[in-house]
Amino acid sequence: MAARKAKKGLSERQEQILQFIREYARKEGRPPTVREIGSAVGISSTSVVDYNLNALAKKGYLTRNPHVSRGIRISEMLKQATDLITVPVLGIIHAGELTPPFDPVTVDESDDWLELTQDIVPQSQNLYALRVEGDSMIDALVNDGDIVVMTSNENISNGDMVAAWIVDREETTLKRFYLEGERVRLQPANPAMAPMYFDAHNVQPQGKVVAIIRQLN
Amino acid sequence: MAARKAKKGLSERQEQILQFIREYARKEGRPPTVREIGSAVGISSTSVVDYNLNALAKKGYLTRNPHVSRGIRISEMLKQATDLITVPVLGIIHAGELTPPFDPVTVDESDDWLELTQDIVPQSQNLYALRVEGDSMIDALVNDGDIVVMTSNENISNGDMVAAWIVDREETTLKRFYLEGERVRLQPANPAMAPMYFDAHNVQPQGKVVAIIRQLN
DNA sequence: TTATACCAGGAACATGCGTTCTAGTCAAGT
DNA sequence: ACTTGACTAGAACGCATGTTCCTGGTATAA
Repeated sequence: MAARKAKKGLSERQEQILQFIREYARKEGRPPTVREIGSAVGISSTSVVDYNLNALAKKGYLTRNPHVSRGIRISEMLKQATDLITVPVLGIIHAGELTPPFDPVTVDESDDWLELTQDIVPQSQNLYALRVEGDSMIDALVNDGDIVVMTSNENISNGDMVAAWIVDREETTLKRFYLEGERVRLQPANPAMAPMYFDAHNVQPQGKVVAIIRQLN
Repeated sequence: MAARKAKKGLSERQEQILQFIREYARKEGRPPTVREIGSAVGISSTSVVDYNLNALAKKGYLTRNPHVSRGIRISEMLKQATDLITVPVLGIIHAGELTPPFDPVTVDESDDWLELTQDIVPQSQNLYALRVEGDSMIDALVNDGDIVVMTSNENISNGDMVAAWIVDREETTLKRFYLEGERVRLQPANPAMAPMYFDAHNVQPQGKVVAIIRQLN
């Protein structure tokens, strides 16, 4: 067993304890008890575990919640707890169809959910996702099978990437949106492609795109 | 207070309990106790909470771990527990340069990390990410600023999207990879574009692309 | 009515579990 | 040699916590 490189002032035992808490919490969905830690790392006495937990707490590796069972919390996980964002996948986005509406009331019933982190989407409210079907959005650098994450009620400003319904063409398109007086300029993401111009009330923005995710395989 | 619409066979109370457990677990990093649940939803008796918890367990909304403090686990969270994946961002990917090497030893020192979920990347080992710089990968439907998540040591098979170094051109490209006898076919993601053929030892796959993430704004 | 689920409350029990107390070992510093 | 600090051990204390028992209410069906 290769000795684990000791991190900043952690004894072998403390290293083990920390590692065990991490694994246990991940696997069981709850922190371990003092005694569970003890038997896992081979300490018969709860006071020794207690001692080491306090040491770890003082060094900032975890937080203890006094007089609370399983009141241990690993510092790294503090962030993670607020990090996860669950987004409903409301349907597909397709050139020939309107995007499904975002309705906060019915969203709960969605049976398709996606978990994202704040590293991917900045906010967490009023998000929903759509799966791209077909090759029709390649000029937006969006492929068949991609997932677009959208936000609904945000007011759209110039330069935002939006999903827009072009009324007279009866099609949905993903473009950057610029309102220029009476007309709207829709700019493809691909810089090699020319912008398109429409009458302002011919363009109905359906939502603002905040992220696009493509999974290979 | 609008009465919450009861889901499949859940009483008002059970709905409340479920909701409370969810919130508590997310905020505190551990499941609540029976008594904490009781006082949160206004039940003075632990047996009533116990009764409802068992009812919820029977309906599959949660799992109980007998004789274990805070031994409640919401079914939806079973997945979440193993869900978070932290990926190092090792540098940029640029047509004119080799991609940074993936070295498991030095990766720990990376100061740029990305947290993803298993909904985005299937596995969790040997992953790293690169930021795309420049417009040179538009034929792979990859834009300036995108993030590509790659896996290193996986053996590459035909049809995989890879980052490949073309030796005589001295450039990196993202394409689907097909080894066809002595030559390699590199197929752009954009179906409108023609494949390219190279001598097999003129193509050095640097890694397999598992996901592409684009953040707008 | 009776029977049967389902739901609720109060109290008590046994164990779980964090904490504390006492005591010991070992290495480094003076 | 003496002290000091870091670490370990065993045992005991007392509240926390899951569980169980007993009781009673309400609705539905026979």
